[in-house]
Amino acid sequence: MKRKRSLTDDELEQIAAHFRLLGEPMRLKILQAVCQEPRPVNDIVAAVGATQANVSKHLSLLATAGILTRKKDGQCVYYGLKDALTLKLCALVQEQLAD
Amino acid sequence: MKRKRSLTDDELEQIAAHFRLLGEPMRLKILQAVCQEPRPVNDIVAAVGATQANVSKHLSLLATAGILTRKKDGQCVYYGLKDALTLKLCALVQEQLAD
DNA sequence: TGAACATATAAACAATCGGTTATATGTCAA
DNA sequence: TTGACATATAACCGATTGTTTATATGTTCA
Repeated sequence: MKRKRSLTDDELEQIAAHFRLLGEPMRLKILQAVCQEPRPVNDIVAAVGATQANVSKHLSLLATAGILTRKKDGQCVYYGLKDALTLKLCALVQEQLAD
Repeated sequence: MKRKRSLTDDELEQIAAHFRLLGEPMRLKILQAVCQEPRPVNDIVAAVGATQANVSKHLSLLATAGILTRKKDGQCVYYGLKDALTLKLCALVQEQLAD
C-alpha cells in the first residue's frame, strides 16, 4: 500500500469545488440529459423542465469547470459530456446508496 | 453497451446530497485526517485546525450520511472511514484535475 | 432590414449552510 | 461529589448560491 502525501489546502478546495458542482440535482439532471450525445440548449431545457436562463447558467458553470464540452453550430449550441468520469462518479455513489 | 434507465428525481437528490457533503474543503480535510485509521475527535480537531464545535458538526453530518463510522470508547469517540469509496472518489477527481 | 429564434447575462431575492460563541451532556479521576 | 476533560448541541450571523424576471447578444430567414 503506497502511502500518499496529504493534499494541500488548494488541492482540497479544487476537489471540493468539483464535488460542489455535482451537488445539485438540477445539474445532475442536466448531465443525465446529455450523457448519450451532445444536445442543444433548447433540448436540454425541455428535458429537465427548468427555465432557459437557469439551464444556461448551469451549463455555463459545468462547461467552465471542464465537465461539459461546448460546440456552437449556427444558432444552436451543443453541450455534451467531456469524458466518462462524471458518469462513473455518479454510478459509484448511486451504487453505495443502494446498500 | 447497456442502456441505463434514467434516475428518478429522488435518486438524483440523494446522489446530489452525497456530493454536497464532499463539496466542502474542511470536510475533505477531516476525511483525510481519518483515512488511515479511526481517530478521536480531539485528534481530528488538532489535525485540521478548526473549532471543536465546527469539527463535531461536520463529523456528525458525515457519520449520519454513512460516510464515517462512529465508535465510542470511554469518553473518547472515534471516527473512521466507513469504506474506501470516498477516497476513491477523491482520487478520481484529483486525477482529472491534474490534466 | 426586420422579425423570429437560440442563447447568454444581469439584477434581485430567498434559502441554504459553514463558522462562531456559548452551553449542555456525559465520563473519568481524585 | 467535585472538578477536569471530551464531545455534542443550540442559537445566531454572514456569505454563498439556486432560481426567477427581464433584457441583451447573436443568428437565420423572409
